[in-house]
Amino acid sequence: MAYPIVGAADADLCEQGRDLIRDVLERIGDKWSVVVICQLGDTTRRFNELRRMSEPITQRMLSATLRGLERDGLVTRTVHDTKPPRVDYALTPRGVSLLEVVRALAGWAEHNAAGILDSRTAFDAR
Amino acid sequence: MAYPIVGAADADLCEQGRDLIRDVLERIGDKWSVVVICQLGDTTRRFNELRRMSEPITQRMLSATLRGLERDGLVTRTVHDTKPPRVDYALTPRGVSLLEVVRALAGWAEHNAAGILDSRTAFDAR
DNA sequence: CTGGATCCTCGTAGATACTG
DNA sequence: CAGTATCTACGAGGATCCAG
Repeated sequence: MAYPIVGAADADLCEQGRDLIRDVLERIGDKWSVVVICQLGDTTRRFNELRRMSEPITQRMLSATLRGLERDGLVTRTVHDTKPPRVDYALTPRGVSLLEVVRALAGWAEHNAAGILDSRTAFDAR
Repeated sequence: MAYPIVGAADADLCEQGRDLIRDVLERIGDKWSVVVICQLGDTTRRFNELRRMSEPITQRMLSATLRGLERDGLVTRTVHDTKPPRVDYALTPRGVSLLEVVRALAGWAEHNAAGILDSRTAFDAR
């Protein structure tokens, strides 16, 4: 099932959902969550794999980001008792659904990036 | 026209669009932009009107938020030379399109809020 | 390899007071 | 009414070292 995009009737969904929206934005609004979610979009990844793909993220922030995502049930963390140790991360179904919303965001960004940049330069020219 | 939500083919849209997504998130990821955009969703508003509706925002932050949104071509600022002075803010078409994306986000939040809270308490119970 | 612990810096937002 | 100016506090995030 898809999520309502326009929802003409629920103009007050924003009004009611202020805290809700803030929660989501605080979840994905930090510096690295979206990046990590995107990297996990298609497949399972290991820690240092994510680290390289998400450069220039620091170890500390990748660790913290993954822990936060795991806490919210957006990614799974699987420890393999091998030597050397190996930990796999992957998106949960909920994480996948968030990824779709993020893709909608990316689509909007793509459509409007040029226009926004134009507006900025025009605005700054004063 | 709607924006692609799923986009099975463009799995790398996230990969390419990292900076793009970050731009959007920096735009709406701050504490007040989404709130203001929602309040402007249906109609034109004046400064102190927005101020009251967006409590507990401070004058400074409302001013800064509106300036940022205006800079990106998301809201218009109309000064009326009356006495006392009066300034009207309203969404541009681009701002309306962003509002729709924000509503999609709100929808996701609504659908998943309970599950996320459950995950958190379960995670914290360890 | 996969992290945890510590220290430190730098930006952002709040409080407050003032202006056209 | 519609802002600006200044000062301060707080917290996210980077650097670095250490551990299982």
